[in-house]
Amino acid sequence: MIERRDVFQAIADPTRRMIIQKLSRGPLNIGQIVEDSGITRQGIAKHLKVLNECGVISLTQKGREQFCEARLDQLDEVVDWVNASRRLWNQRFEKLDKFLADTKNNNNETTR
Amino acid sequence: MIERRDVFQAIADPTRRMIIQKLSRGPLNIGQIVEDSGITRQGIAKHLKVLNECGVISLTQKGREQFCEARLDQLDEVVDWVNASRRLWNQRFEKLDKFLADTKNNNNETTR
DNA sequence: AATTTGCACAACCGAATGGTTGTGTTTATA
DNA sequence: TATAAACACAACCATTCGGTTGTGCAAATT
Repeated sequence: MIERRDVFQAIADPTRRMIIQKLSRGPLNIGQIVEDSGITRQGIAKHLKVLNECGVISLTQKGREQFCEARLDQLDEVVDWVNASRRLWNQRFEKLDKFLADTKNNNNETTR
Repeated sequence: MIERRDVFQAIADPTRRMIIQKLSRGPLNIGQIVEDSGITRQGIAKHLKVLNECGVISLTQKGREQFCEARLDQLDEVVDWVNASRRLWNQRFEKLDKFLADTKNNNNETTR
């Protein structure tokens, strides 16, 4: 239960995914994100805090307002994890194929 | 808040990611998953329920035991979403590049 | 100077989460 | 047959989550 708040958690919430989608089209200030979101400014601010804490967005003060910018390269962690899992997954089938091939032409220990 | 329990949520929890990792090496029964997990059988069963409900794993009865198998193609949804977001994100820079290029050699409206 | 706007901070709330314990039932195994 | 293992189902618990309301302050706007 220790040290929550990772990228996986960040994109788990649909509202946060919506925010990321909006920001992937370009930087916005909070007001623009709140627009049509159906959520309070404070609610959005909370989500931005989460996203900021795990590096998916960056917040920069600009006069009175605060600009939010996406840092989508942080999502690599997610893609990497999925790909790593799938690599293992596919190896299973390759092994199975190899096994089937080996049993087919019985005693064939060459690499093929 | 309606209809939770999607793939994003499924992989948000570290314990569930651990389960997926284990299963990506091959099907296991619950007992094997519980091993060294530090979590109760019932706890694991709950996680498996979640994973099953969003199609990341499949549960099949085999005699008294229950075998769990990963269905990692379901994770496409996650990768697709990330890629789609990043595509938009990159378009921003392409547009910026184009803008800079266009302003450089002033009135050049050809597609390049 | 008065008002509005944007934000930070905190309290609060209901619902969901992650996990446990407990009870009962079926299915193997000694 | 007695016992143990695997499961289902439910109750329970503390914590977290997503979101709102409220208060106060600093910065623009009028």
